[in-house]
Amino acid sequence: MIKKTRKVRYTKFEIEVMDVLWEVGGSSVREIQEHLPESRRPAYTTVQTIVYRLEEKGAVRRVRKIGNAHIFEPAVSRKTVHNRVLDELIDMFGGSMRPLMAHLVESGRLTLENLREMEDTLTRIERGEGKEPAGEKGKRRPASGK
Amino acid sequence: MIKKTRKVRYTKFEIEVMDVLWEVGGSSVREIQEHLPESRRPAYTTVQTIVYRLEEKGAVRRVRKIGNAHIFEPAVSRKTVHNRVLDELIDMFGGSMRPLMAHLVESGRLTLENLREMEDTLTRIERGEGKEPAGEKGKRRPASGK
DNA sequence: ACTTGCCTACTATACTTGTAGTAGACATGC
DNA sequence: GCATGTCTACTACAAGTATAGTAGGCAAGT
Repeated sequence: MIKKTRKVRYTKFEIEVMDVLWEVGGSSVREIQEHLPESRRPAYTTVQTIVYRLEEKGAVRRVRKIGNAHIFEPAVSRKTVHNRVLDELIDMFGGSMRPLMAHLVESGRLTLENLREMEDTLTRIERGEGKEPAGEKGKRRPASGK
Repeated sequence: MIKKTRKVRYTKFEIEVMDVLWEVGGSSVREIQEHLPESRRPAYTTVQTIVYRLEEKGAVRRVRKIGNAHIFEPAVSRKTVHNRVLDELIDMFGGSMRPLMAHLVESGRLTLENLREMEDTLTRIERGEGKEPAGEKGKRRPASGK
């Protein structure tokens, strides 16, 4: 089963809109607009246009209506979108992770702490403990696990 | 001295052209075109247009002429450009490195080896040894190191 | 001096993105 | 049932990007 992901690109603004949907869940255009930070809140119809375009790109879908307003829902996961934009970036860095990583380190964006922390996480995952059970932190899965 | 970096954006194609200039150094449009991989070699005038646009963006400059052909040279470093595109990406990931890093780890793009390697590099840099003297790999700086 | 061919500068077109206006449909309060 | 206001669907437009064509200049060979 090949995922027919015809190279859709996402812009910053589109992702901001998706962020609202990922956080809040199904929303009307009005709700989306109201969830955008005041500092960055375009006209209602501007948001509408972006939502429509996201729909064309297959990133959101209309799930139902409330009154005469459509309710939109994400049709792709945040992870999928992040993967897409990351792929674009990696391309710009020569096509592989290495130059990107090198740049991150050299530019001082990655500190030793960052690295150690990630290493921890990874080690834990590889040990089969899966990643932190998002949500209540500190919550350790009771060993009883089926 | 504030760097007047008025938010210039770079596209993949523009970076490909810059890559040629960073590698090869001053080149004419023709030379740039010929250095692009055959698989991705647009018409001469297409390359020319991109170079002109890069010039407007202040990323390249004409340094001299050979015959009636202009020779272009990078006016910004690869690092600067990489920083710019990375900033854009980080924005899309919510504005900080953390979500980006988390994604890299979770998506399996960053392996333990990658991390350890980077950690090594960083440790060395912090120890004041500067970064790997790029070039012959495997070449270990003789322990004599001052 | 002429021809030939490459190069420049400009123009063109189609698509994407950010931004928003408008006309008409439709629900809701009275 | 009518007025009011919201929402949709469509249209518009400027900037940016990918792509390339064209006219005329200039240099090099003959």
